[in-house]
Amino acid sequence: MRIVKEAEERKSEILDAAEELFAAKGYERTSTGDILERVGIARGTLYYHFKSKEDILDALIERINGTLIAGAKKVAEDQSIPVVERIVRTIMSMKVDSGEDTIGHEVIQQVHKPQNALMHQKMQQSLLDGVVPVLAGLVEEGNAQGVFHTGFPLETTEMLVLYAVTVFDDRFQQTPGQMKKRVQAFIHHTEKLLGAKEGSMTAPMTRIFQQGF
Amino acid sequence: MRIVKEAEERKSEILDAAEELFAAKGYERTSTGDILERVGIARGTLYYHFKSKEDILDALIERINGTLIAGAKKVAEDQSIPVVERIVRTIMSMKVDSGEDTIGHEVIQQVHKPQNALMHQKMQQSLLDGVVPVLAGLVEEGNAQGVFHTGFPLETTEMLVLYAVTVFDDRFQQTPGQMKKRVQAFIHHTEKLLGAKEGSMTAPMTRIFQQGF
DNA sequence: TATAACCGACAGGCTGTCGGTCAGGAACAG
DNA sequence: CTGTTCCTGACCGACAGCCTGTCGGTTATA
Repeated sequence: MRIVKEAEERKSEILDAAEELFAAKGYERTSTGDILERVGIARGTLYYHFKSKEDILDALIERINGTLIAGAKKVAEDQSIPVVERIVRTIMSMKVDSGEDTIGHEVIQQVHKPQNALMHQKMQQSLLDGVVPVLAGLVEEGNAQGVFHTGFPLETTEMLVLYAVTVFDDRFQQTPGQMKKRVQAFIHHTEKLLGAKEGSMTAPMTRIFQQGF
Repeated sequence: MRIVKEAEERKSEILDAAEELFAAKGYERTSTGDILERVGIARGTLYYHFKSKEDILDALIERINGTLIAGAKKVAEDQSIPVVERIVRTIMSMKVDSGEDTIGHEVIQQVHKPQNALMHQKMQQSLLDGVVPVLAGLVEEGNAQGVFHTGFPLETTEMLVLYAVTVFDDRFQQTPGQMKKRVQAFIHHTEKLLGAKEGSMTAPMTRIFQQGF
């Protein structure tokens, strides 16, 4: 039997199914057939709404990251909170790895696995594009307040975020010892690059890492 | 007609073909059929020597990066040259992007293109694993000589190399203005993180970037 | 003559296309 | 207000065409 729905609703259903499947099996191992079956639609319908499998991935990433970044922005702009604390909260708001009912939780878990290179790459790029400007804005505020002293707020943030998302990543397998040293080094480097007082970032950043990066 | 060769020779032929094809069309768009045709062998032969398409990719990356890293190591260990200069030369020795007849030249060009997520990921990881320890060794030498002052040679190097290979990458499209600012920031950050004298890295690093990263 | 290297047909899976179908609202007549 | 017609956005599923990896059988050569 044939069920007709509004385009946006169907699209959303398809994305829901894709999200679950990509989360469970990864992007490459999920076939469009799997998605069809789960949504309960025919091949043609899928390709009526999306032009390719990769198009589904793009839409899904946008849906997930859009929500994520929007939340981060909201946290970041609450000027009643001190800058450093706001940076911590902004980053925490995106800590999808640990929270349970966070948006896209399973997908981002899956992203770390060896397969899914494409998914990983796209999510990382999109996240970087979204997050770096927000955090860089906070760094500039810190500059203005005299908490930080960096001539390159954007580039500094870029460097720190890139390092963090790459190295503190499940794929980067490392012993707890290496991990601890990297965290230590990272905090030290953050202070150096931001021009923050030595030791001033230890406590806040430790909070971030405790929740598991 | 049937031509029999030694396993190593055939393997090498297959890798040659794969290298050319991956360079021209990328990994994902190259089919095993393309490789068969170019080498002039049958399907079964290919799978006699390699267990999967991805296995070919892995072998190819190892062949390319192995040569690259070996060369870099050689440059790095020539103790008659000052440390900073040796760092420059080591990096230059791997500047595959600009040289013409360098090993794996086209492949690495191709790697930057939007497709080929898997290839990009694997090459980057393998390069990082190979290069970082070598450069970190040089940083330690610099530390010992009092040119640098960093408590985390490995982690610092890791951060700098990771940033460089990611941001100064064709895929990261940016205007010449942004690029220039990023280079400027990068040099400044390098000095800060390595604990080098301010301005001391400008000239050497400019040489590196001039040859086009 | 043993076996390493080779062959090619074939199974099974996948993505994307395309001509055709159908539901349900708009428009219009009665 | 009700019945009818028509239009079109949403939907269907068979199918073409590609792909990877397997396997039983074949041949060169040491």
